[in-house]
Amino acid sequence: MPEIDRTSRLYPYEQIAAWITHRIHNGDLRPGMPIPSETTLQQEFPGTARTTIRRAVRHLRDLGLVETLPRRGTYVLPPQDHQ
Amino acid sequence: MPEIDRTSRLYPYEQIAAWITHRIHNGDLRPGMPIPSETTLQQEFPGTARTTIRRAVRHLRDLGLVETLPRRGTYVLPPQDHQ
DNA sequence: AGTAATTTGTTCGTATGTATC
DNA sequence: AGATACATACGAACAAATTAC
Repeated sequence: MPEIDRTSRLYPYEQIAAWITHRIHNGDLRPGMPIPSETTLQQEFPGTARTTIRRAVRHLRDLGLVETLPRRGTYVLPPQDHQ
Repeated sequence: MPEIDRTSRLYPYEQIAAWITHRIHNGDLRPGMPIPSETTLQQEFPGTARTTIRRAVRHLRDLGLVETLPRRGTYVLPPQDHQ
């Protein structure tokens, strides 16, 4: 449900990251596939700034869920068994 | 007159809140418009801390005069007829 | 080959949230 | 009450590489 809950204690970037994570675990976004572009995500979450979208993607990157190829896109990584 | 009266029995935050309230009732600040930012207010009332400004704004919020959109700004609400 | 569209990179300015001293 | 620091958020502008046609 792409809609930011402004009353949540979760930051918008956290909500966006959670949404993408959900789609990955869902199988909607599979390893090797690109996630939606920043512009697209911004449209999916009206009222958000691109800087916030980028913050969310950075978070996913930090979690090791995705990989960003400069100026090409951000792609879903294979599941990592982190012991 | 943005100048804190240190001899007044009114707390600085009350004086600041009163000043903003005055500007709202004045029509200087109208519904839907953002009130001056915390930084601006801090400059308008030299010698005050941001925490004090925030306390004043919180007071206005409690009174139902303004609404704060987290990390976006504080806006004047339409007049409320409180019976 | 060449141009336009797309996508990420970078930076600036302004605003509030939270914490510490 | 004041001072300082850092984080998140929105908006905007521009740069650079890639892709599409």
